[in-house]
Amino acid sequence: MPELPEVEHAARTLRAWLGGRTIRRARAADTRIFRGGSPSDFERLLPGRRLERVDRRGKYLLLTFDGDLGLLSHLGMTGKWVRRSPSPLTGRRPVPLHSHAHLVLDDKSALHYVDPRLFGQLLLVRGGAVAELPVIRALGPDALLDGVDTTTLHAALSRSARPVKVALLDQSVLAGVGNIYATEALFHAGLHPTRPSRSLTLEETSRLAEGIRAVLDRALAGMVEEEIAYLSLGRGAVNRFVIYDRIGSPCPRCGRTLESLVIGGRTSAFCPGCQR
DNA sequence: ACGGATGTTCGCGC
DNA sequence: CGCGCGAACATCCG
Repeated sequence: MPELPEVEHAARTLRAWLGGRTIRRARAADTRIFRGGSPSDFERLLPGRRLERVDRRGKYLLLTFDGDLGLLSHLGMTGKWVRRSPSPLTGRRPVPLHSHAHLVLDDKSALHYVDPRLFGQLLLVRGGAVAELPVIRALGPDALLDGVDTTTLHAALSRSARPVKVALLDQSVLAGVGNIYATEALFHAGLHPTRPSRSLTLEETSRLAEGIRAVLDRALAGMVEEEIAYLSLGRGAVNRFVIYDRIGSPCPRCGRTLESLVIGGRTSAFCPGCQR
């Protein structure tokens, strides 16, 4: 479920793994992940390159290498980047299940793009900034980099009568929010997910903006904490969600049973007492 | 045992 | 043009 916080975390991890490294080898299977490009370009153009920067825009990862080469990476629903280092005993690097492409670096590590459902995307961009691609230009303000501005959000929401939940998932309105954090933010703001987006007052939009900031910040902090807990204690993930994934349980605020609705084809949890 | 739900984006049809 | 729906695919759950 990679939404903004998970993709931001992936960007930071890739920076640490790739920073200052040179790519020795690149391999890719012919899958639909390369839609709009080809796996042979991936294998041919990446070796010898050094990473210049990793950026994130909404849910997209933008990698820039020397020599004017870029790589756009979208994780879809189930994509992730994982690192494999050679075993000190055998010198072999285990290949993770569902790895569809990988880069071997000059420190002998391999970075695998793993994606069981193949909903993600990898696209090489030659001779131009990845950030100038139409899919990136079409994104609205990034919820973390640009912040969530009440006036801007109110203007974007006022352009349509769609349910506010659907509008929040529209990446041209605000980039980075997905089903989980939209659900959480609406609960935080006390707004019913079916409310026509243009019916929100400035005051309600302000609460929503605050809700989005709060749930994204909390998720990001939670991931850092979890990583520390995992590394030092070997502890796994915990459920960080207040509403999402708790349908049928009592609302943590008012105690009423949390309900769900399908809005825009997506399951949406909400509290019938707290969200109006 | 199998139908239904799952995160995201895109394209089609109304 | 805006909106809604289904497709892309694998896995998990009841």
